[in-house]
Amino acid sequence: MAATIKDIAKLAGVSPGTVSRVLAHKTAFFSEETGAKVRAAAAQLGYRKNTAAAELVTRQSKVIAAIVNSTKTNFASPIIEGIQAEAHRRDLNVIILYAGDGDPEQQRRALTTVIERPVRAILLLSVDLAPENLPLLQAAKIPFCFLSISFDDVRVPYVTSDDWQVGYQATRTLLKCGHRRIGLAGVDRDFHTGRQRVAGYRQALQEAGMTPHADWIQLGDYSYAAGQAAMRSYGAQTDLTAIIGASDMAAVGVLNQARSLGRRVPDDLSILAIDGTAICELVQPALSSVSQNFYEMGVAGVQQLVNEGSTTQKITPIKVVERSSIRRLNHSEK
Amino acid sequence: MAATIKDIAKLAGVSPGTVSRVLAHKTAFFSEETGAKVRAAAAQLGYRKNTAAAELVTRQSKVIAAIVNSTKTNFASPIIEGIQAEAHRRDLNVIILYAGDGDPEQQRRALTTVIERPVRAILLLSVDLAPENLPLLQAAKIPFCFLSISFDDVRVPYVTSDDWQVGYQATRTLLKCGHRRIGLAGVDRDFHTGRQRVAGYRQALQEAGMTPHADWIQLGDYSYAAGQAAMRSYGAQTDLTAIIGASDMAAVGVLNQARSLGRRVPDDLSILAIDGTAICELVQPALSSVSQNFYEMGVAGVQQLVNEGSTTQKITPIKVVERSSIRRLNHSEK
DNA sequence: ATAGGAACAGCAAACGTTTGTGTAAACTTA
DNA sequence: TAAGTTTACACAAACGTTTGCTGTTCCTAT
Repeated sequence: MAATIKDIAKLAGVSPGTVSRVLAHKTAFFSEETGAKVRAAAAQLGYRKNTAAAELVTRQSKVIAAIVNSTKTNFASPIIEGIQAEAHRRDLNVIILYAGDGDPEQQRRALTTVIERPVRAILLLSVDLAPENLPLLQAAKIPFCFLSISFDDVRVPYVTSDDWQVGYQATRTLLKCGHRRIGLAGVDRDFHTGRQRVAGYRQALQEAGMTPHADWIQLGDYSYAAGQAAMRSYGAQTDLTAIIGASDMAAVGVLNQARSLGRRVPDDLSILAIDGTAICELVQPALSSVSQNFYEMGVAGVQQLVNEGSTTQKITPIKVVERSSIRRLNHSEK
Repeated sequence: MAATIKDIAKLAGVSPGTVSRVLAHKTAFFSEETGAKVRAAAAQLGYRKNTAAAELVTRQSKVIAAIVNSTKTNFASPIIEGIQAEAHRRDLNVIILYAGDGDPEQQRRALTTVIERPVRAILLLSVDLAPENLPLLQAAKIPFCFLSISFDDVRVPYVTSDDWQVGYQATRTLLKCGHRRIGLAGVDRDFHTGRQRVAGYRQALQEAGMTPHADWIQLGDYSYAAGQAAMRSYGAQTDLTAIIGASDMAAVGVLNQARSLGRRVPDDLSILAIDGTAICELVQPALSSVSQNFYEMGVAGVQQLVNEGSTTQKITPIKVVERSSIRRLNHSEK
C-alpha cells in the first residue's frame, strides 16, 4: 500500500540500492541526475521511510526513550525539555512513556515496550523501579540512566541533585534567618533520596545545637496531600516557626493547610519548598525554595548515555531561591 | 549478539517457525513438550523479542502515539491518563512525543519520527499544527485524531469540549451570581477554540442585555503571563466585577496580578477559570471553574481511532465547579 | 586506439520475525 | 491392515531496508 523503496526504483528506473543511497543523502555512488530523478519519484509517490526496517538491518537506532514515573510528576517537564534539547542537538529523537506511579505491573509494561524495540538508550525519570523489574532492564543490554533519583547501590548510573545537600542547605537557609524549630514535611524514608534529605536536615540542626523532635519530621510521599497531612499533624498550636516542604507540592499542601488553621505565612510560619518548579511562583506568597536544576539533569542524562560512560553517577547543582515565604526572625528569638 | 529466535531454535532443536508459534502463545501447532523445551531455551538465553522485526512482517503495530503540544500543557496529564487507561484496556501501548509549543520545525520532527515507524494511530493533544505539516500527517495514512482543540474544517477528526458552551456557561455562571461587567482574559482569536469561547461569552452577555466593551476581552495565549498582562491592562480601578480566565493558568495570572494591584478575590473581584485542573485547588482562594473532562477526552480519542470511525468529531461534557473565587452580588447591583 | 581508472548502477544477502504450505509420523476407524 | 485423519513439526517466502560486491559505461591519458 504505502510506497516502498522498490516502487521508487521502478518509477525512476534504477535499482532499490541506488534509491536507498540517494535518500540517505550519501555523497557518492550516484550522479546528480539520478539523484534528482529518484527524489522526484519519491515525492510523487509520497514515500515515507520505514524506519523499523532500516533499524533492523543497521542494528542501531536514533531514538532514546524516557520513562517517567507518573503523569503527576510536576518536575518532569523541565527534565524532558533538557533531554529533548540535548537529544536534538545530537540528532536523536525522544519518546516518552509513563509508568504508573510505582505500580510494578505498569513499570514492566513500559519497560518491555521500550526494550523490545530498537532504542538507543533509556532514561528513567524519578522511577523507583520495583526490584523484580531491574533485572529486566539490565538484561536488555541497553544503556540506561536514572534521573532525579539515587540509590545506595553504586552500580546503577544516575544523575540527580545531592540530596544530602538539599536537606542541609534547606535547613541552613532557615537557620540563617533565625529559625530554630524547623519541621520537615512529606518526606519519605523508604528510598535513598528521602533518607539523604533527612540526614542533611539533621546534620544542619545538630550543628546549630538543635536536636529535632521526633514529630518534626512528618513522613509522606512528597504529595500535596502529604503536606496537608503533615501540617494537620503539627497543628495550629505548633511551636515550629518554619517548615521545609519535601517537595513543591508538599510545601503548597503545608501552606494551604496552615492557612486553614489560621496561621499566616510568612508572618506566623515560614515555609521553604524543595524543588523550585513553577508552582512556587503560582501560589501566594511565592514560596522560597531550594531549587534543583532539572533541565540540566536532562541534558546530563543524555550526555551520560551517548558517551557510554559506564555506570557513572553525576550530581547537578542546587541553589537557594528566595521568594516571599520566609520571615527573618529577630535573632534574639531563640 | 542478542539472542534471536534462531538461537532458541538451535538450542531447543526445533525450527524457528515453531519457536515463533510457541512464544506467540499460539494454541495449536506444537506439543506441550516442545513448548516447554522452547520456553526453557528462551529463558536460558535471555531472549527478548524484536518487535520491530515482527511489526515489519505483520504490518501492524500495537503502539499508539500521542503528540503533545508542549511540556507546559498542564491539562495534558489527565488526557494522557485517559489515553493510557483505554489503550491498556485494548492491549495497546502508548508513546508520547512533545512538539515544541507551536514551532513548526519541532512539530515536523515529532511527526516524522512517529510516521516513519509503524504506529497504529496518532493522537494530537492541543497541537495547532502548522499548515505545512497537516499534509504530512494526512499523507501518512495513519488514523489520527486531535484532542482538546477544534477546527473550522469539518474533515479533520477531533474530540474536545464544546468551546462555545464553555464560553457561554462561564459567562452565565457569573451572570447568575449577579455580575454584569465581566471580562475575558488571555483568550486567543487566531484559532477556532478561542473564537468559539468568545462567541459564547458574547452571546451570554447579549442575552442578559449587555454589550461587552472592546477592552473587556483581553487577548493572549492562555498563559499565566497572559493572565497577568490582562489584569494589568484592566487596571486597579476597573469597573469589572468578574473576570473569566481563558485557562487555569491565565486565571491564576489574573488572581496574582489582581492581588498585586490591591484587589481582593473574591471580595473586590470574582474570578472564574476555564479548564478545572488541579491548579484551581492549589491557589488561594481555590478557583471556581468551568471544568473540562480531560480524562474522558483521552478515552474517547483512542476509541475513535480503534473503531476507525472515519473523521468524526466528538464533544465531551463540561461542568461548572464552584469553589471560592466567586462572590454572589446583591442582585440590586446592576 | 587503447589501457586504466573513475563513476555509477545493479545484484543479492542480511536483519528477526510471521505464517502458509508441505509432509512424515502417529493415531483412528472399519 | 489399509485408508483416512490428525498431530507435530520443518521449510521457505515475505516484510522494507542497507550495503558489499560485481559489472558496466564513460572519460582521460598515453
